[in-house]
Amino acid sequence: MTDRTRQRLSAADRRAQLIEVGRTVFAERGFDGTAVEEIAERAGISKPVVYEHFGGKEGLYAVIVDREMELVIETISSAISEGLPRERVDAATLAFLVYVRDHPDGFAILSHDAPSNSGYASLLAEVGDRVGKIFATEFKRAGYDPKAAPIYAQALIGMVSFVGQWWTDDRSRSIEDVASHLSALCWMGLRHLPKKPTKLKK
Amino acid sequence: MTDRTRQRLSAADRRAQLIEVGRTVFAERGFDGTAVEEIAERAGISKPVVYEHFGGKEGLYAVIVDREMELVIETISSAISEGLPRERVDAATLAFLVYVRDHPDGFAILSHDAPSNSGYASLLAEVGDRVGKIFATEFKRAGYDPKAAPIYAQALIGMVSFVGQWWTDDRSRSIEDVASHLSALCWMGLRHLPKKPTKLKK
DNA sequence: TCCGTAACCTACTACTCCGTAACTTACGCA
DNA sequence: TGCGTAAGTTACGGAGTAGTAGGTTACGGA
Repeated sequence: MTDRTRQRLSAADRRAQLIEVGRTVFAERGFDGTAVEEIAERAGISKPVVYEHFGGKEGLYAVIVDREMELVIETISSAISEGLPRERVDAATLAFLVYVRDHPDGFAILSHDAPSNSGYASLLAEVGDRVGKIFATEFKRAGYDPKAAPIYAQALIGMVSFVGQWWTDDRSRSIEDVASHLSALCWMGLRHLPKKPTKLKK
Repeated sequence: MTDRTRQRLSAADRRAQLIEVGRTVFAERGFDGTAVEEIAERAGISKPVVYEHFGGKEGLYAVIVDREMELVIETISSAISEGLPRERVDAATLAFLVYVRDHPDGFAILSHDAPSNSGYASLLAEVGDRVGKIFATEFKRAGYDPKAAPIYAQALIGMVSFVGQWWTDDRSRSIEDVASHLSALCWMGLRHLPKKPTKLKK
């Protein structure tokens, strides 16, 4: 993997490569199941190099998680930042599923269990937390109880991420199809579920 | 734990005790993080006894998971088995949250990652699978595309379980309160969200 | 062309933990 | 009361792996 006659890389390049390789391996095996040795091997180097750059297994993991978290939050935030409410729901749902499709490794890491000392049971719970804060502002403006915002944020993140995981293992349906069903459920609820959800534009 | 002067137990009693102790430890530490030794220690016996009864770590885990899975499926199934559609949604939501409250260890096990060889990324995905089959039948009867049923089943399970996990760490709101918000979201959608969801009758 | 340093390696320590072999103890039945 | 067997124990093999000590190589500037 990126092994052209055991080329020496600059510190910055090696660091970037290790982050990428690490993301792949952590996604495949989870934190506990990953051996630092394997990351090193796949990067075409030996173990101490990893320790040189990141201090240890958790150091590398932390960097990877942090980057991925920012990416997701940014993706969701920008999707719900403008438009009519219904459009925001559509956009956010589709954006999240697109993230799942285009960054399967990062999504796997966020979905899987975090190492026990990290404070959060699931990394996605923190995403829900951050989205909850955004919701609270909107709720206040719309006259709803902002205290209830976290419930809805967690609910929607849980819904979309769970379906995303399911879709990862069974891609028989198109991403737009899944997204339109999901946002129909979010917006109209089971009560007014359309027989055939309207296709989303884009 | 259940250690009254190192009492000898019958095979059946010891087995039952180990299942209970194992559930606690697996919930606390996850599958990988759990040492068979610790289960034995907490049960007041030595390691080989566990191997005697369950063949190994995975054997015990399998029994625990299987029992918990059946319990959840049964809980959900019976909650959605009768009543008006809206009532079914209410009942299922509340029932699931009550399960989360009353069986925190079992819920933790179902939520956490399964050992990689188990075929399912998350045990809850299998719950979603089973609920999806039930939904498909209902969908067909109501004139909806039964192919879409899995999406909705995964979505609802994901939503409720994710909120359940969140609620486990922050119990400042009553279970009925959370349930009523959730089922309002499921049923009416964000579009017709009531300012104050109606309290569910017990 | 020579050398300082950044990049990298080999080889190890120290530990955890699954699973098993071989042995011991106590309960209850004839 | 003595003994057969179920219940339980100690002690170890062996695999895997985080992290480190100390040495080696090659790139690039003077």
